[in-house]
Amino acid sequence: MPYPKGHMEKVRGHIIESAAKAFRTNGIRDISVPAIMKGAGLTHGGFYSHFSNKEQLVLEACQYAIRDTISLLQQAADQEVKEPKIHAAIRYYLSAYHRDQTEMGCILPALSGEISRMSEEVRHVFTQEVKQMIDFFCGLAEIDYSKGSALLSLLVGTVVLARSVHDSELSDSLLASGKQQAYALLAS
Amino acid sequence: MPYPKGHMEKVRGHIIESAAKAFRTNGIRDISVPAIMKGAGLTHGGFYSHFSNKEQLVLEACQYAIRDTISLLQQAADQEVKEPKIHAAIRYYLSAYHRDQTEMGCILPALSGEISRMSEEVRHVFTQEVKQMIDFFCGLAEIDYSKGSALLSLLVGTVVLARSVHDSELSDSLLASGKQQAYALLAS
DNA sequence: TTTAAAATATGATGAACATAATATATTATA
DNA sequence: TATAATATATTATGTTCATCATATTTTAAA
Repeated sequence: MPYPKGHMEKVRGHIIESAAKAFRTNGIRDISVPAIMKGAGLTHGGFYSHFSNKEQLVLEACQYAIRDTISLLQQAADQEVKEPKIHAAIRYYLSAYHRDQTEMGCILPALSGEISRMSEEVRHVFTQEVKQMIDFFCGLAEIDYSKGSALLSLLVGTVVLARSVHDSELSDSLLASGKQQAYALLAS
Repeated sequence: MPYPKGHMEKVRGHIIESAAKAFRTNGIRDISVPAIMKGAGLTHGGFYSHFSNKEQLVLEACQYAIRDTISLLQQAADQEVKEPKIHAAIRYYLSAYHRDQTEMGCILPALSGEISRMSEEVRHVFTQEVKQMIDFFCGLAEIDYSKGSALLSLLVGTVVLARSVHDSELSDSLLASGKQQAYALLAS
């Protein structure tokens, strides 16, 4: 039958990738379905044969992006040989690179604010993702849930503020202070 | 002449108050100028005799809201008699009340994400406000700038995450863990 | 090479919005 | 009380958007 089988799955994946980038770069409300489809090399009309609405795309894009982030953090950790692996993950999360490459970064600093105001369903999925991140840090650092949560809060807050200020010196110093305190948290 | 003098100033203030609430509750993009004007008891047409555009209102509303937040934190600190004053400020910032009453709360957790994507001018004003907050915490806790920044990052990140999850137990525990680590940061 | 299922593109609809232009209402003073 | 300056309300404009209905293209198999 028509079109190579699995074709639509592939295109669906491209739409999700395009959306995951676009949402992180522009926020959810500030990027249109047509723009996301264009980013996937398509026109907007076909969108609703892939997704029931924009909200469903938000759900899937968030899930995709979190998996990606955790995998990047794991990779950073795996490459570390001298220091504790958690230090490498923290260094990555609080790097100028991660601050500046919002489109490929963690969704928590990028989208939490907007997610707070979305439907229960979206917030439920998002909750699972926050838990995954806490679990990841707890496992990597061998710390309890309470410390893992506080570490995540510190990392997210640091990136949120570092991205929002228009003063590169202050922004860099926020990252540096965050890192120092994250290390201190682990040592305590 | 017409209208009591100072009348327009008063109305202007009402618009700013309405906007400061509405932006924190709904985000900037998700609240319309007509809705803000309605919140001030006016219709939308007159808006542009008070402000040049929506962005200017954002600027003024943010400045208003930050002043308000710092004053509330100062009040909380002033009322503390037993523990260090900074503890009272942290308790307030990480209270369930502050998490739940977004409309009257600090703009940093509520608007940082969106501000990151706004004009240089808005981000410049926002930067000053971040600095004010850091200075406030440094002064109150008698800590250096680096610790003050990390404390602010921790507080902001904690509230951001606590607001975004749809799981009251997790949300409460995020606040509790954040508080514990904030205290630890001060003691270190 | 034809065909029909599957996928994508085109075009339409109705709502919401920021902003601007114009009209009306308000009130301190003369 | 009439007036003119000043505030506010009403209406209009052009744009963008989510979503939907319909048309067209693609290609595996007959």
